[in-house]
Amino acid sequence: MEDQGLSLTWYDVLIHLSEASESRLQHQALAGSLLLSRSGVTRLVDRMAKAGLVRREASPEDRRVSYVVMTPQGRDALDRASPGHVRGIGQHSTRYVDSEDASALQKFFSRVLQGEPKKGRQIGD
Amino acid sequence: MEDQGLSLTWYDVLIHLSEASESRLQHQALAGSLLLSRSGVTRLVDRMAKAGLVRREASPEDRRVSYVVMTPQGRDALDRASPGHVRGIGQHSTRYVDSEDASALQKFFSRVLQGEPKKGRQIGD
DNA sequence: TGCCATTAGTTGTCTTGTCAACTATTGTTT
DNA sequence: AAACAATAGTTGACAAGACAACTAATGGCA
Repeated sequence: MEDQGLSLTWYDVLIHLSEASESRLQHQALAGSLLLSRSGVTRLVDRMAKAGLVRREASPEDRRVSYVVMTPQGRDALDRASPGHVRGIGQHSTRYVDSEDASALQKFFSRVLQGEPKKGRQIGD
Repeated sequence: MEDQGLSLTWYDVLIHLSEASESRLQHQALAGSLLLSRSGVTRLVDRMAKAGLVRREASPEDRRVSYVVMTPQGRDALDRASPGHVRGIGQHSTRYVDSEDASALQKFFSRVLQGEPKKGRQIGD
């Protein structure tokens, strides 16, 4: 589960950073993506910065915000962890899913994530 | 979410106790149902006992085991919380689910819970 | 019978997260 | 411009759980 000493949360942070433009994100954005509170992100970034995977960078425009930037070591860690991670997903998660399940789940979760309720009568009504 | 000061976890404990014969369960059984570690259960029961919702009871047959028993106050708390809880589920969870989703999810999760992998080729293969 | 492995529960220590209160900065209104 | 509200992030105090090491009791077996 935790290849190369990278917890799932840390992996998630690095993935989000790698997908962000210039490999950097505001705390706020991270909090949103990771479903964490602002203080949770502060502490998470503290730990990852201490481990050297990430670095804080002040914003020149707004001196309240500080960006989280992936360091080269962070990039390395992500690259090293990815194969094992993907393999893990293949071995464990998909053991219980077939394509039919997958599309049903995908349909369901994307609706939940988008906060887009169904119209009309629902189960609980 | 937390009616009558009853967290979801506490509610869950009370539900399991109410479904158990004689309203009592071993720590071990609770740990299994709640997906908690043994120490987690110890502490959870500590807190609930302190709140008066639950009580420990030594087993006469095996002096290692201690049962967790629902107190009358625990029963009251459960009765008071249930309507709001069920209403909450109706209002929130089902807002995103229709019957088709529900059966797909049910099918999927029951397979996962039973640890019954699919036969043959899977997505990750 | 005596020893050893197993099992139930507890405890110390640590991790990770929350909330509320705080500081610093920025935006808005009059 | 001055005052007030809103926003970004940090911090203190706390909650809840995990893991490993521990105690006590039980069961199996030579």
